Amino acid sequence: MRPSKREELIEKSLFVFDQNGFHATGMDLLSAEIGMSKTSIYNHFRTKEDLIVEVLRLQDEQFRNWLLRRMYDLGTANHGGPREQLLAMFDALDEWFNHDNFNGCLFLKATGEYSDHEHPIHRQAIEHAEMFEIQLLALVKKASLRLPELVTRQLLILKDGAVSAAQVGHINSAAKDARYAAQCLIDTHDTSKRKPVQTSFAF
Amino acid sequence: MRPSKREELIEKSLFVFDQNGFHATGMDLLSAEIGMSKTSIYNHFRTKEDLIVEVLRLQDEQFRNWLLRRMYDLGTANHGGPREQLLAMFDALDEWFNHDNFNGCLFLKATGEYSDHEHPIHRQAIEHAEMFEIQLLALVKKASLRLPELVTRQLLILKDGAVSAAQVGHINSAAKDARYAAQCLIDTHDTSKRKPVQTSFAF
DNA sequence: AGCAAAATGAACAAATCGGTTTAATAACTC
DNA sequence: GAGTTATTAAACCGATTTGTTCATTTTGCT
Repeated sequence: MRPSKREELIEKSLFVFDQNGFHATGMDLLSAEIGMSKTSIYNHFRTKEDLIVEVLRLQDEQFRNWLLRRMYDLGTANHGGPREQLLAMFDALDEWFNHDNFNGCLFLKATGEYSDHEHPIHRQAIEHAEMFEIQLLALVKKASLRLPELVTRQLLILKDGAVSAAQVGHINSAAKDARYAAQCLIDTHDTSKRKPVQTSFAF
Repeated sequence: MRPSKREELIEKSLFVFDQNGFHATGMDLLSAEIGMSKTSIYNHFRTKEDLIVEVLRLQDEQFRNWLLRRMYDLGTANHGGPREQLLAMFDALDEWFNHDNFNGCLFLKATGEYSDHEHPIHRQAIEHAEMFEIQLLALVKKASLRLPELVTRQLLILKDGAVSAAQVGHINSAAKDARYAAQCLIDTHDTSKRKPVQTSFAF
């Protein structure tokens, strides 16, 4: 059929939900905001929750595509390798944080508003986190770091923490602060360098 | 007057809002959940938002008190100093994460649901973050670390990131992962140790 | 016991919620 | 250009939203 209208609906809904929150955004407001009749919306989606799930699916795809692409572009600029790409994640985040429409992580907000772990919206958010972890782990392994799973989870913590800090704390050195921390972690686990800080752990 | 009833109302509301979210919790449900008539609730608070602000104020006080106290108790157990107290933050977080009622950070959820930066609820969440940063900075300074402001912000990022990871990612090594990362950061900024960061290739 | 304050349940109001219906219009296909 | 399909605005539905009113009961104080 014609995917453009439906895709446009999801895309615009993504923006409104991101700015206003899920429960706080009524379907009448949404309809007015995205310039599409409520009848049409409900012609494309059975329920509001179905729409939200699709919104999260789109955001999952868009966000991972954007971030990984940006990591690659920024990281390989000066003949950088996997290590530079990992660090470039925080440069990309910095761009995001300083964007006008930055309003925190949509997935985190989704789990906050739909706290039931079995709720489709909640599960969609978890799925996003899992898929990004897989992709990040692949890059960490390319960087030849010790304990790649641990480092991956730590980098994810730094990323999520930076997002939270940027959302709640007006001041924004969050991305840079996280970058320094990541540098420290990566150096510590670099196999081409000496210095394992302390006794290893089994993971 | 008699503070116990009002305090009890705030305390129970805190639990319900934490589990259900703010917009998703109607006043009728709240009334039923905390076992107090709606009339009485509105006798104590003019609006729902006023109640939420007070809930966040209580959570601010309770959370900071609990975390700092727990950091002190756990950190000074084996004759530990400020450094051990800082690391103990993540042990305390681990306890929190594994608690039955853990449902993420209430302040983050508040900023997510009330995204207007000037909204009293949003401001209350920001205020909490600022106050905890001040207290953590004091402890970091006692630990005699280089660049104490930076390290403080980085520890906060690790904390918030661990909370996010524990909320969205079911699996919970978040607190431990963040602890190792913090250890790495603290060691790197320890004035009593040599700096192992850059090209220290000494075998 | 007696009095005043506090708490209650239930009904009520006005607005909004998610979602449906309908009749008319716009747009694409053959 | 005819016919199908998609889209529209607006009215409508019952349930729920925040918040109020009021008459009754419970409570705390002396």
